[in-house]
Amino acid sequence: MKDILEKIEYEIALLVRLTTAISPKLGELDRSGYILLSKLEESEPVAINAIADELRLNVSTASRQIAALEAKQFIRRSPDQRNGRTSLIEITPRGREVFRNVRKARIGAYSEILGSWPEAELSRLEETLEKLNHSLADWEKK
Amino acid sequence: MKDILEKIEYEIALLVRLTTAISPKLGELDRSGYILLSKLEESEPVAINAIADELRLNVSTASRQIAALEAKQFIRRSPDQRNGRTSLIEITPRGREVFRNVRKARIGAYSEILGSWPEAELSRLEETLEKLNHSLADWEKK
DNA sequence: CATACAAGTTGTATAATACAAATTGCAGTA
DNA sequence: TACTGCAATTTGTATTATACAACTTGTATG
Repeated sequence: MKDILEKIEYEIALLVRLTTAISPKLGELDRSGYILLSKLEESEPVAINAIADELRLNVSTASRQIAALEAKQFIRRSPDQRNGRTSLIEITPRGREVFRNVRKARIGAYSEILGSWPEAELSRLEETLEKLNHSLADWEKK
Repeated sequence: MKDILEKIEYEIALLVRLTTAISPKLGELDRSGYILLSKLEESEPVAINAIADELRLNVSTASRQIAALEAKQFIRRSPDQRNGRTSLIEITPRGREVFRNVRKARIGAYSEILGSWPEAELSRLEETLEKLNHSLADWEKK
């Protein structure tokens, strides 16, 4: 059991390294912007606060990343009526377009990487990763 | 099928983010040094070259990381008889000790994170991650 | 309304990384 | 054997991702 965890721990560290090695090829978006947009793409306008929380980012980091995306006009802010300190962040059509293009490219890469996997294995991978992320997210909230 | 890949792609991006958020807690070793030592811990003395290759690091990056580990005396170099340009990198006893302590802490974290998983699921996770890493490593060699 | 708390921004620092140029050694060929 | 090109590494420089601490401004409550 200890051995399994040891192996998992190692494989995760390695996975992070290997995926980092391939992800620079993101084109107009950098890695941090990409994950942010992928959250924003599916959500209602939200406060920076909430974004930082979901991605376990320090608020200052989230603030800068959002500012960078705003400068490129991939997101925009609108004032939050209920709270003068907050603005609500929302992806722009341009942001959505760029995001989708990058995603398409990334999916293309993964379809090569995983090309030889039978579909059942892919499903397993998907489920397992999702579950792992949930466990990670829960833990960090502690 | 496209949908599965899309999901996988997203989950991997998220996984990278979430694990990055927890990994600063590495103590005496930083993230990059940790993965390097984990390779060296199990290998014969190797050239920087080979390390960079295995981890898909730019050689210059590997060179710096090795230099940092050397400064802390976690690795040492010995000349390669067959090649004057190369030295062979090897983990030191001190390096091994520090590595194992950090690893123990990390395994501890993962045992909390994955505490609720039945053992069968853990095995699945391990296998799946290993396979994914192999596919990634193969692809990048292209 | 005064004080404490919340949300966000900005100053500063660090880690991880890549690319390009420079150095030094090796190996094959004219 | 001297020359030329390739291999292995290091160092200069730049960029991205990130955190922590200090500051500003708004909100809410005793």
